[in-house]
Amino acid sequence: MVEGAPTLNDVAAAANVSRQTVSNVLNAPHRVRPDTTERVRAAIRELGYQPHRLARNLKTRTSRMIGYEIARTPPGTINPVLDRFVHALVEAARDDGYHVLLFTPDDNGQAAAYDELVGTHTVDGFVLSEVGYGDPRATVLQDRGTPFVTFGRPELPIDHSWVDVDGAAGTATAVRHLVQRGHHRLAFVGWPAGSATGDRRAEGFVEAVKRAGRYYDPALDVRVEDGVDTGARALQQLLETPEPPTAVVCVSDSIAAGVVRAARTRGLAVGTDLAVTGFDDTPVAALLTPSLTSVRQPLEQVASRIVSRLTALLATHQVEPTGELLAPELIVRDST
Amino acid sequence: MVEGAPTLNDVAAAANVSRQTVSNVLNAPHRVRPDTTERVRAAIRELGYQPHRLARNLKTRTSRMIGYEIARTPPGTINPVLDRFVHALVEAARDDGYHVLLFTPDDNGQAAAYDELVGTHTVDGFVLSEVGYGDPRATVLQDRGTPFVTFGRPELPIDHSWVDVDGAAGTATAVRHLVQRGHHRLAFVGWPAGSATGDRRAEGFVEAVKRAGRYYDPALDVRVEDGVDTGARALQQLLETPEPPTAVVCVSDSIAAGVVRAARTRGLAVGTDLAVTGFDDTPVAALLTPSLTSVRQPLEQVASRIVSRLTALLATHQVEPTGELLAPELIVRDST
DNA sequence: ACGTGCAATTTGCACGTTCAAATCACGGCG
DNA sequence: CGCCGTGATTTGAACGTGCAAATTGCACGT
Repeated sequence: MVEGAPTLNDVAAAANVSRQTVSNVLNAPHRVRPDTTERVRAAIRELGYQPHRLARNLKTRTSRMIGYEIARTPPGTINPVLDRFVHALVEAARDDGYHVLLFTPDDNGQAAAYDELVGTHTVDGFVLSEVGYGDPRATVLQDRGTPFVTFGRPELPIDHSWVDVDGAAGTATAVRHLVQRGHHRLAFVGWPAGSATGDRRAEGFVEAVKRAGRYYDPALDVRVEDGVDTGARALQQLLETPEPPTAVVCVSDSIAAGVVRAARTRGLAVGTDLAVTGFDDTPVAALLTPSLTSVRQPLEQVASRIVSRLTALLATHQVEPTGELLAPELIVRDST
Repeated sequence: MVEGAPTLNDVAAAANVSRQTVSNVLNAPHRVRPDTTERVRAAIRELGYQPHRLARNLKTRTSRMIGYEIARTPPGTINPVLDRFVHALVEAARDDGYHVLLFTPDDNGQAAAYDELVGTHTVDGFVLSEVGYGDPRATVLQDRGTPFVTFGRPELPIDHSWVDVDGAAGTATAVRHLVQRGHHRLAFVGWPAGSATGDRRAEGFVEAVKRAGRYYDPALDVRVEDGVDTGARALQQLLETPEPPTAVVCVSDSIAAGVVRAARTRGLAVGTDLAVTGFDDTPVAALLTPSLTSVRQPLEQVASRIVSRLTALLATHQVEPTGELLAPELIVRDST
């Protein structure tokens, strides 16, 4: 009996073969004769052998880890993706033989954290989420030649691999849904111009309204910072217009929650007097009263696509600098 | 110029010392003369050297990684800790020189995932959260001799290191707050008996009501599964009692959201006619109308304490099988 | 009988680091 | 003057694995 965990050598001795044969059974089974394979497998089972990940990775010069920066959610807002996306990411990574390593920037700055992780060979690549226009992280990683895939399209010219959800299609679906329900005057409450995600969602709204043959009234297009209170104030502003809207498409669930609150304060019945849609289908959407119709991003699919892109990138080191756009889905609830 | 990342040998050559001296500069500076230290440091800066984590870990037989299982949040409920706790965990771990590795159980079962991670030396230990009575994970890890610390006390006799938040104190604080506001008939909506967390929160309620000199009426103590709809039904039930309550303490924010919804459906003004408190201070609490008074767990502190316990455990391999209890805080909002 | 070719298996070495032990430099002291 | 001790530094080996090259076994054709 040996001390500690069994090693390749222990298995080799038990199966009466050489160390390398055991290695081949695990990594290149076609090179080994079936009967020896079986003998080795038995020894592995017998001893409960598990390969030493660090030793393997040291030799192959990969860590089979993917880094993901977990951002601090500002109080008063909801991180729309953290829970579902991270979970999906971990699952997708596992299926491809990778693990997910979480990190937060330390005092040395954000770029330093990325540099260190890849410099120490702690991770092979990164997944970036919530990438905005000209995200500094993307440019830094690009310069360093570090493999990464983003959730979100940062800017043109697009020169790296990305996966994104078609935000414009999301708001457009909401608009079509509301038009179908008979609404004529549709309002939009979005974020201030300048955020990639927000701008695209706004764009989708405007386009869809025009395409549906409804009049796009700039007075019904309000932009505020994310949050419940700002959403509430936005609705007040909308209701003061000469011809108030009967439906409000919101860029986020937080803002939608504010709109709903303000509507009820004014005595409007949300769902009948005023229709409201949110975005991201966060856990709150189902908890609000009335429950909130919201655009749901296919985060599981996003994660899965991102991981396959990243693993392909890591395997070939050949960047295919393209992206793909996935369609979101409207979850209809009581608020419309 | 050498190909690839600089190694210890490259630095040694540049500084005109041996490989081991460079290693000592990094790991045992007291052994090296100040002037050589400086020379080596300069070389390190010059070359941009970063130690190869895998090589180091292979030799020291540690991975400096902590495993954390990320659970799937059932739809319709909110994971109260995921966002804040995970973030806090990552930060606390980083400060102690550890990284956090996320994982989910695969098809081979939950225990297999833990076994594999530790068997392959991928992680040094685990942090378990949301541990219930006789949590199978805890017993398995205990048997295997794997270092771990739990968020939550699993059962008596307590034979491992744990950190928990005093749930009873949380509900008790809520009760005192409501009593102080002049309420006499307090109700509780909890989870069905059998969950460690739920039972303790219930206990805190009962104790505090009695201690405040109020009558504890079992008819006002309702137990339902977590969720908005179940919460709503619970309030209906409470309002049908001969003497309905004027305040409801809820075991979770989801249930509180349901109670609030049902109250408003009945035409009760939450905050004046009926006071409601939630638990966990999830993001929803602030978004609900009215905003929800809720018990907030000091997750940052919990994470920090857990990590110091785990790192101590990893360093000494000497278990001090005790735990510590942290006090939650009541965040008062409009619902009371 | 003897090389030839091919598949199966083994041996040597390296990945980059740390630990343990050995060596070196140098000043104090009998 | 030579010996010893101490602090600083170097050397050799090892952690467990995978790659590349070397070796063995074996059927086959001449």
